[in-house]
Amino acid sequence: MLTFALNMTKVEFSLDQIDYQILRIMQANARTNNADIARELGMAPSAILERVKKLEQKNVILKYHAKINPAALDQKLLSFIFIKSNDIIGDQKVGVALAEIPEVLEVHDIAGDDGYLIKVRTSDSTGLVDLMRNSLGKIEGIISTRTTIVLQTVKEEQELVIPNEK
Amino acid sequence: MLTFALNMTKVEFSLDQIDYQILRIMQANARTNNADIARELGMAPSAILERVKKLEQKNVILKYHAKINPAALDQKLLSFIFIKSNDIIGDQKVGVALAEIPEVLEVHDIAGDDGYLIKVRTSDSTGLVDLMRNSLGKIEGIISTRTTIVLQTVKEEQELVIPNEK
DNA sequence: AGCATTAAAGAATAATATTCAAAATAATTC
DNA sequence: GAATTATTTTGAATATTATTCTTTAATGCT
Repeated sequence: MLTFALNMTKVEFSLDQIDYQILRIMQANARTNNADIARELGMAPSAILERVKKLEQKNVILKYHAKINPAALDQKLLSFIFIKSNDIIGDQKVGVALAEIPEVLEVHDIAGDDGYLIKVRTSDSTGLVDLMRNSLGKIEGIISTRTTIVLQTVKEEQELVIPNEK
Repeated sequence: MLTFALNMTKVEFSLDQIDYQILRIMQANARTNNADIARELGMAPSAILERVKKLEQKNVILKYHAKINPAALDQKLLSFIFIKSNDIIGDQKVGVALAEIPEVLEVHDIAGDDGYLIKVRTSDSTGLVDLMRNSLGKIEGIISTRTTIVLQTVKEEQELVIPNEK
């Protein structure tokens, strides 16, 4: 039994091999239906349903997401920006403000630099400049920024490595 | 009508407001069923099904993914690593090799530095060191690395900004 | 071993997915 | 701008799946 803290909420769980298999299937295709999972695992659909519900309740499965082609929505420019802030340790004013910007997909508090690394998607470089001027520019406590433009993405997934049958 | 290139494959599409609404719903919860979407949009389920299929075929929807709590799989350490390589322009040997490592979730070819920015999840710092030694260490063409450890993640999503009703 | 708890199976019902022909819309052509 | 063609949507019928609930099996605990 493992115990850990997530966003102020205590969460408990213990996962077995069947759970791992379910997670593996769902991670690969979140629209796989219960009946198919049940068939694949040789179990009753009702049993799978139970387990999936539990995985959701236990915050093991956090959400189901449709990955959309950024180009289809004209968001072709991906950038990473290092942001140096004057946030005090423990505080996260700048981080929270950054997280509120829709184009900012990720905000990570990083070690060493009193700063954040953020991931941003905009239509193009103009959109990026606008964002930096209009959104970042309005946040109090940002000392400096360093922008890294992505030329091409070779891989972009969130599939976690799921432990193998031991 | 927009045309763009994706992974060597030409893709064409034109999205209307209904498509945007479907994408909005699916992005928020990829398990929303056709019937519900149909009800929400006041259309027949069969019509929604048609559109979703088309969005998949047109590579607008790339995949359906279950987001799993990294802590539940004991992958609590997130890091970003800058990798300087001797890849020639256009070539991507190092990038492709990096992409083959399961713990490497993202590989971005970045401007300016002849290098890549990768995103890595491991259980802990030991796992990270192992990965650098065993996986990165075996890749030909890596000149140097600079690792950034994430202390805390404030936001981590992939929800794209979907254009509003005009 | 016996009691308690949890998970799985199985059957029955409700709901959804999917298919397809017909009607409606939109787009194109002359 | 009327006619034609192509594309979408609807609506109904059928196949599949989701969901609930009871029974049975498995597991854990003292």
